[in-house]
Amino acid sequence: MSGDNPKPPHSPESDFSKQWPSELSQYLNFDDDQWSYDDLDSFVSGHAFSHKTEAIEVGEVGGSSTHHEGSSSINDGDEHEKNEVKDRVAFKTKSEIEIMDDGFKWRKYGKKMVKNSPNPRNYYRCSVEGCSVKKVVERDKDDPRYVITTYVGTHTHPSYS
DNA sequence: CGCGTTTGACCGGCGC
DNA sequence: GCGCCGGTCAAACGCG
Repeated sequence: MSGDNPKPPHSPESDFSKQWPSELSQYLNFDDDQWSYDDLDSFVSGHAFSHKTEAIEVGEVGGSSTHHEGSSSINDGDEHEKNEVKDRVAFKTKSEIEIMDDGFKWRKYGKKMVKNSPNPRNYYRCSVEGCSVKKVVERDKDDPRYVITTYVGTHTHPSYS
């Protein structure tokens, strides 16, 4: 099949990404019919449930001013650029389950309950050595039937069947 | 037997 | 200075 193209949601390019501010509410709602279900098909392959993924959000690149804007007082001549290069991509998926196989193996490394949400937040990490990609999954507090999956980082290991 | 999963505790940062 | 929040790691257990 076409060459196993797991095609993770984290595209190498963040075209629209650099345009978005660094807020955690930039979930774009695409239409259910305009999304490429081809890729999703691989996801669903093996899972019998109706889930629609239509939301993309990207954070900043190597920026630490994402916490709260406001005082980004840049002291003259004192610019510390941290090149962590962490791509942040958030997907809002309509599904009852939050764990879907996107073609990679994930190992849960923590569960936390955020105060702003009655639902717990799940932290996942790539099981592949050398791959420091992280994934955060949380249920929407406004729409429990929706799940927000945030991918942080980029995979460095070859495609895994 | 291996590892994936689970819960708790711990730490750091920042706010007040 | 202390409190709060979020995030990560560690140990243990269960399951495959």
